[in-house]
Amino acid sequence: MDIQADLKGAIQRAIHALYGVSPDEVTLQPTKKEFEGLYTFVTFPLTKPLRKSPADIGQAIGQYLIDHSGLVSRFNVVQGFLNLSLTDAIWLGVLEAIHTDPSFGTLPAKNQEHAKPESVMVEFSSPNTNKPLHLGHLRNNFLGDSVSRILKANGYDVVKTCLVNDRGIHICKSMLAYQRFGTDASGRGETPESTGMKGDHLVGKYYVLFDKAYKAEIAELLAIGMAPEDAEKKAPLMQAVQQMLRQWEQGDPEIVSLWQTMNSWVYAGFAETYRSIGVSFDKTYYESNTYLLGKDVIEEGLAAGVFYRKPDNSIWIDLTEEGLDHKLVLRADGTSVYITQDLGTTDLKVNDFQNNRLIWVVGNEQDYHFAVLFAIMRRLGRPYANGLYHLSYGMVDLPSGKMKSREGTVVDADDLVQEVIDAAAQAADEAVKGDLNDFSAEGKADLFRMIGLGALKYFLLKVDAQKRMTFNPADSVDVHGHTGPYIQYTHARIRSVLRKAAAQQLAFDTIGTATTLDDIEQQLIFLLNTYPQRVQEAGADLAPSYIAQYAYELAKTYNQLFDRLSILKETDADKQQTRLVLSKVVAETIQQAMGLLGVDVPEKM
RNA sequence: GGCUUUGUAGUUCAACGGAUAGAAUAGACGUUUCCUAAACGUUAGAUCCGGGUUCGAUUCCCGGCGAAGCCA
Repeated sequence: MDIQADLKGAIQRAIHALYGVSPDEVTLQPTKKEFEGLYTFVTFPLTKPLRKSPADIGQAIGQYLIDHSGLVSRFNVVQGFLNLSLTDAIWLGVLEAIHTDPSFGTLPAKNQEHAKPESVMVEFSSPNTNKPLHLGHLRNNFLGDSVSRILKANGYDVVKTCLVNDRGIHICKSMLAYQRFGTDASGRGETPESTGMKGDHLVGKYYVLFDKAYKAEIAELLAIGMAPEDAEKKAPLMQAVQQMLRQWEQGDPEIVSLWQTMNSWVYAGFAETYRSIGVSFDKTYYESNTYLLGKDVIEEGLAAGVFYRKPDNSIWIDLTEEGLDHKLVLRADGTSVYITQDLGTTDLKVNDFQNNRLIWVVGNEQDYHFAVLFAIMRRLGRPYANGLYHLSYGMVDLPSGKMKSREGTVVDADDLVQEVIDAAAQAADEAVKGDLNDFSAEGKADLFRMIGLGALKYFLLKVDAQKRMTFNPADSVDVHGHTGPYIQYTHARIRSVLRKAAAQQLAFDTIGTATTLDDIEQQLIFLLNTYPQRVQEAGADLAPSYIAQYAYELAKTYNQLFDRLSILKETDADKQQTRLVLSKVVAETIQQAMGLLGVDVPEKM
């Protein structure tokens, strides 16, 4: 049952009955807290056509709804705002409907009849195999993972993919540094086993070593008076690493073998990180397999007149009509640029999975790149061209400013995860009544992991993805206020009540029949009722932050109820039964909403 | 230089064109014979500047100023 739609219909009928006109659409908004009522209908827009004052219109509609709709119990009018309260019977009906609907919050599968696309690919993470994941990757991973879950709840088939950047000059840098500094004369070198380091961290160490040594070389060249630009190019290490890249491309067995070895270390490290943050992929693509793709697309575009050739033989596209620029798509020497690969890779992905919608979760520094990519796909007439979407997100700053890998101000993902878990354990220690005595050591570890990760994920997801955000480590491990642990705690509290109710043989399979509802209970049911809508909006806008905000609102409202009304000590059996059902539904909805963020909720904490 | 994004309490974030701009945190003050106080309540505090569009603008448009990114 859809209360909001029913109410809209009733308002429409009221306006028709009273004034003989039928507005195309009436919109309802939630009533502001300071006023009584749960739904507000704004009458300002009607004043002009009806030539009546907004307050009069509100008064008339309100009265009509009371007399005829059977939905409205009370109303009040403030200027052009008609605030409506619905009857307890309606809310009890809503609660009953939610309670008995096993698929509440999950929308039916998108099928062929739907105009909307039904199958989505979400590509995210995009790690480089020369260094471990960092804070920026975490925002990316959590966004991608959450958006996938939200789309699934919206009834889409979702394929999660990851394109690994496993080749190129930067990969060679760590390889070269390893050859130089990490191996002895016989070629025997450090390994994750010999050092006890995680593979990605070990490789990352050499990437940093390269940069150091390279900087030193440049400094020497500058000292003998070379121009900075020349120095960067002429430094022996740069020469060597470029030579190595050529060898890799020619398939030099020694280089390829080193590349495979080091990458395998990195993948083992990544696997561990992904497992620890609860992120997985259905399919992983490797750039080493795809970087040569796309040249056939260039040929196709040339033949179709989409691209043009310059005198120097380079190939371009004119996108000035789209408000973009002239863009190079193939170099004069016939080698690819970044966009060339992406053209080919996009075709490949569609060919593999037949998705009619593709989403890339990539930082907003690539906004231009994707605008160009999509424009080209449209020009080429790809049938899926209108289903391409760049989920662009802002950089994560530290309170001290921008993260810079060269200056060592990056926040390592593994370190951070460990830190938030430790902080969760610390917070549990400090909690006044947290009774964790019946937890095993292993159970505690699980719990702290759940809470720490919950804090981190929630912290990164509650902010609008589009926006640049500041990551304050101290805030991120906070368990008070607008945080993941606050919501987790609320869930654990409710579960505790339900356990005790069950232990006392209290029945809460059905709601009490002759119940009157407190305001706060009405509010809670109202909130619960909006959950499917929230999921839908979050799916349409690809915005996990909507879900995060919702979960907080729900938890906060429940905590208020919890503080104001008793449950286990309630003497009216009907009321108690209703409150227990309400509690159960709230717990389940919190669990679902947090699940969409990839956050687990504990039964106890 | 061109294009894009962004500017809200001390701080971190909210607000389909709607009411007295909401939260959280930090500050001040309270609430536990009672279901988990990791909770709840009270209090103080903000829309970068200037125009425009209209019943109404944090939101939309134009012009500045500040921050960031991309393209040469």
